[in-house]
Amino acid sequence: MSAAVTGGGQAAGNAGRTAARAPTAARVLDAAERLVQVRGFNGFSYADIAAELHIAKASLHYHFATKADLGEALITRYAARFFAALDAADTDGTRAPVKLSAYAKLYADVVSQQRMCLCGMLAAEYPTLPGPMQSAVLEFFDHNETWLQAVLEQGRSEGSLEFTGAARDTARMIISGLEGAMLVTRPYGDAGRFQVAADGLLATLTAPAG
Amino acid sequence: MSAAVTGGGQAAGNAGRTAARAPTAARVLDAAERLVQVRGFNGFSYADIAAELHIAKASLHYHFATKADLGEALITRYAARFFAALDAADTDGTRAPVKLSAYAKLYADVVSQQRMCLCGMLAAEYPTLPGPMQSAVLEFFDHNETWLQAVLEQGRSEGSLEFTGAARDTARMIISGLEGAMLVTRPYGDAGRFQVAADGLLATLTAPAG
DNA sequence: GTCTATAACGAGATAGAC
DNA sequence: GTCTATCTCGTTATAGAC
Repeated sequence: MSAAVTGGGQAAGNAGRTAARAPTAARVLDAAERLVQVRGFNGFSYADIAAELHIAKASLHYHFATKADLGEALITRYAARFFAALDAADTDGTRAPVKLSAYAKLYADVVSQQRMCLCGMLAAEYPTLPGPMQSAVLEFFDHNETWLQAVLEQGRSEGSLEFTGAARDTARMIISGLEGAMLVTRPYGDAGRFQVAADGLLATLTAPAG
Repeated sequence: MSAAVTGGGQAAGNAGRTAARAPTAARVLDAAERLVQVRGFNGFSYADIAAELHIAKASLHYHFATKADLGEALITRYAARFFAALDAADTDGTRAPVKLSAYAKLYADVVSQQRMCLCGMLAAEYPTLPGPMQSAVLEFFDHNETWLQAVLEQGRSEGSLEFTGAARDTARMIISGLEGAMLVTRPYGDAGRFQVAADGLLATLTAPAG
């Protein structure tokens, strides 16, 4: 499932195509996504994308009229890919701790590429973003929270997870913990740092009997 | 102690002075600090500071020749203030959970101003920063880790804290959890969200007997 | 769809007067 | 220390040919 989230021109429907042969709009999104995750929305320009794709800056505006439009499209595609991966992890009969591990793995895959979560990065830049991008970022986190809350309640019911207080609050702690671990560990360029933090976080929720 | 970290022209040695009467360099740092914490290092310009202070852009270059110089000075001052507050919390006889609460309060004060931690913000922008700023950011986190590690070991010794594994790893989890909670909750503009996450995080470390 | 050319603006930075 | 004026470059975006 990690490949689906990692993306980059190898989406499910386009398996086998190289990024160079993908439609231009998709290649623009791939390049822009990486740039935002590495440098931030305010840290890249159309010139960076044009150079990477060997096309003219003006051509980019044909596909995404404004940078705000491009930003919206980035979040939409990223969220769709992310939530598709969550759906895939929601197989009937899967126990909650396994789902949580799958969730953490989505983050770990991003870290392994030396990137930030797209929406974590945009959260840092939040006050500078166009309104539609702001709304889309909040939607992403809200959806994450809803999914995690359901998993936590399942885990509590089946006895596989133990935590104090509301599932919603614990869901928020998990999101914060994973996003924060990405944020703080990326400058060190050491994926192991993230993994220890993520494992430790989930360990505090796992019931003694597993 | 929170006032010492909040800063903004009311440093210990200048109590009573208004920001407007403070030396220009300090006022520049105050304005720039807020701008970085709200908008990011790549999200503000000398023009923003000049407008806020009602001085010419060129005057700023007299105090800080380049934006990179300004950035370095920002981290240096912020770290000094932050670590001074940690020292103040290190009174002999203070129990570890109290120290941890004081630590979390430093973060809560930043959140209450609708800002990000300066170095948390710079961590997001890390790949775009000048080398000296990158080093200073890492130093900030390393110092935090060292302080927390000592507190955690004290807590384990005196029986006031319980956690699994190395104190260093738990220290990293605390930093990640608090930074992540700031990152994710700030877009919601609800300080209560941060507080719940911070309290929940520290609760997982507190020994049943307190 | 992609290009060249250019507009219109803002960025960081410098020169030199006061 | 602060100012005005200016430089150079990068930014988003548009016009119009191909």
